[in-house]
Amino acid sequence: MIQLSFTEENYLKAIFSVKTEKDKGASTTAIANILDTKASSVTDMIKKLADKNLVNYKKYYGVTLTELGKKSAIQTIRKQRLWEVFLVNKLAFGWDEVHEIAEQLEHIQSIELTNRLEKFLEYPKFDPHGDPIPDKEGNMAARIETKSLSRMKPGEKGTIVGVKDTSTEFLQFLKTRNLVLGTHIEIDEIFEYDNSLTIKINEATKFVSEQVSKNIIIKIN
Amino acid sequence: MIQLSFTEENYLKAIFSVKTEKDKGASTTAIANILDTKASSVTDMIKKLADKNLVNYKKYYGVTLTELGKKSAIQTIRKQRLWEVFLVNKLAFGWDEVHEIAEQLEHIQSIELTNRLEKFLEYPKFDPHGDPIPDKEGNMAARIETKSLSRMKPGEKGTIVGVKDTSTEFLQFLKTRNLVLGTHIEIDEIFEYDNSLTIKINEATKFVSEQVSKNIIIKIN
DNA sequence: TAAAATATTTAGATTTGTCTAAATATTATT
DNA sequence: AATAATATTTAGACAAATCTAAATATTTTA
Repeated sequence: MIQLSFTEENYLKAIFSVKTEKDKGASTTAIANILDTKASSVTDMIKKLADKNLVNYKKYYGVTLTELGKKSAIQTIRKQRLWEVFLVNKLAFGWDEVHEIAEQLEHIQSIELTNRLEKFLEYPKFDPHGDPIPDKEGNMAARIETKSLSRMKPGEKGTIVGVKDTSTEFLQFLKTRNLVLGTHIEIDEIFEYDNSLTIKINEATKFVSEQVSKNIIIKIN
Repeated sequence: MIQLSFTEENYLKAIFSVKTEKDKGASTTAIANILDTKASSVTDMIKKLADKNLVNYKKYYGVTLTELGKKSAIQTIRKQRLWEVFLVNKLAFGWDEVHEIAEQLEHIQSIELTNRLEKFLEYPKFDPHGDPIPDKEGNMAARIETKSLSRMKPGEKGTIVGVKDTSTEFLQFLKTRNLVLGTHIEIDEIFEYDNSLTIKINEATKFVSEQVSKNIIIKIN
């Protein structure tokens, strides 16, 4: 594998994560938003990545990853998620606190380190946010059989395994409401008026707005 | 504490590690050698560090760390050594393999991370090379009572606890000769002609040249 | 489909950290 | 103490990654 800079790795990861309608490339603005930079800077960098055969770029029509670029992006994601597991399981950070630190750790260059870390953590399949961890070869386990909390029906039971919004604000909000990873829940009642709902956790009943329930991912039991 | 760049942190660490005769500043060439760069580049960077109050700089007469610069250097060293313990004790790397990786990990910015790592490792006092690990406040335990192997007398006993030359080549050489950290030894014979010596490890006798014995640190039993 | 709105790219500048080559200062030598 | 050898600094240039402002292309809207 080629040596990439910190910045190049971040660009590839960002392009990978931009969801586009099929066959459309990621737009420079979308990438700029993720990386908190300007579209003009993105254009510059994309040209460099195209020269290195990491992306396919057609002026004005967005950018897609080549096989090589995809491999690299997935390796970065693998490192990020393994470090998140380490931070939460071994150093007892909250799942809402690890993002920033993992974003730095994911750029440490040593495949050996990544593989040993994976072994030390006993080959975890999912990170603390419920996202799957790619293996050495880049194969990502299918995401756990899940639906968003907002799509469940009264009486259904499940476990919180992830979130869609990974902002610190949202994760911290969930923590204060005790809606943490691994919590077992049962849908109690749905209020059609605003799509809010109540859920049962152990014996307690909690109220959840639609905005929140849309962003919580549940594994069905 | 101020936000320093990767490079700035490395300069401070390098200046800290340059041993000078008392009251002399570190020379630009000495720093350039450590960082594998040119003296002219060092001059440039030193000016920036001086502007930020991290070093005292007098043209042509070398550079010393200010209190602030020293604090920062020690924090970097703390991180480096804690990560080395992690790599060796938890991920089962050899003590000769960890330098390069720790040099990257030491620049991860999060005091919380460092403190939790220290706790996870159960507050180690020394790293795998025998160097002391500074605590949160920067207090570095006195180095273990040691001498270099080359200064010992026949009959004296001790344990290998560190090295002076930390190059990968040297560390790997030691490993092939089974002179690893924690090995108990006893001085057998000294050959005055070239200052080489033989040592006993368990029942076996090993020959060691002066160049090697000078770079091995022994804790006296 | 032409005008307006939006998105993208280009041109030129900036910052960080580096380099080479030349100029200058310090230290060593005789 | 003058000269030679060595160390240090300056000047000017370069690469990476970014930015602003202007130019150009695409998409939307009427």
